[in-house]
Amino acid sequence: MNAQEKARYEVRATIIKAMGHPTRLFMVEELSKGERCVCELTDMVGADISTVSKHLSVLKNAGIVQDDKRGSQVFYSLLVPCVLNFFSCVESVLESRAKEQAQRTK
Amino acid sequence: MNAQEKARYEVRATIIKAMGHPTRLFMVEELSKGERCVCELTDMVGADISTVSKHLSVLKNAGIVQDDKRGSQVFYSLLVPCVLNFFSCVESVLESRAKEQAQRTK
DNA sequence: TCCTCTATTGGCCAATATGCCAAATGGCCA
DNA sequence: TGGCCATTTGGCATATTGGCCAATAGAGGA
Repeated sequence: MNAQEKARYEVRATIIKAMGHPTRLFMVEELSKGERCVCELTDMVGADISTVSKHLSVLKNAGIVQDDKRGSQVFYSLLVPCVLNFFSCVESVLESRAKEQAQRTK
Repeated sequence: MNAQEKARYEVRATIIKAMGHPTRLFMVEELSKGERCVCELTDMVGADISTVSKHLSVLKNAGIVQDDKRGSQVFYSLLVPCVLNFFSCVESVLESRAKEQAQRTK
């Protein structure tokens, strides 16, 4: 891997890494149902609002969500819905693991 | 999010996180072409073999790849090919970003 | 058996990531 | 303007990751 290739993989890894956190995963799933303001997500997540805000900025910097300031509230929405495909693939991985487990128990 | 839900998202995040590193992303792409031994991947990546081995164990623990010891070598192969879909989605995100950039430059 | 080759594991340090609190920012209304 | 509300940003402590070297383990040949 030369420097150029490495940079290529780094950019891509950053986007995937943005999805690789439980809270952010939850928020993306929630945003798939429609836009939500920071306060709504904060209530659902149950963490400090500053923590939620930072998670959202990670997703925003990755280019996965966008924000829309309306009045004193900020609404976030999903920009690239294909990230939802991650969920089904993750389920496949879990199924595959379960089968492996079953095999070993036999 | 209660404790059970949180655990659910944590398991899933771990799988995605395993994909969220440039070296591991590269290796998964390489493994999509067929099995590779640790030494081959080490040559391609250009890092210490212990580093590569640890990255592979992250992917293995996530359930994304499997290993097969044959003689003195260990061959890794992709267990759940749907992770390759991540790549196309990442490209979508990058395209979406590029459009956004173009908009702003207008 | 001894040596070599491949790979994994342990140890250590530097760099990142997380999460909270506190402070700052921006909007809105009295 | 003053104050409140929603959000972001800064700062800090702690936890996790990533990478190298050294040590260890296992296979196979001399």
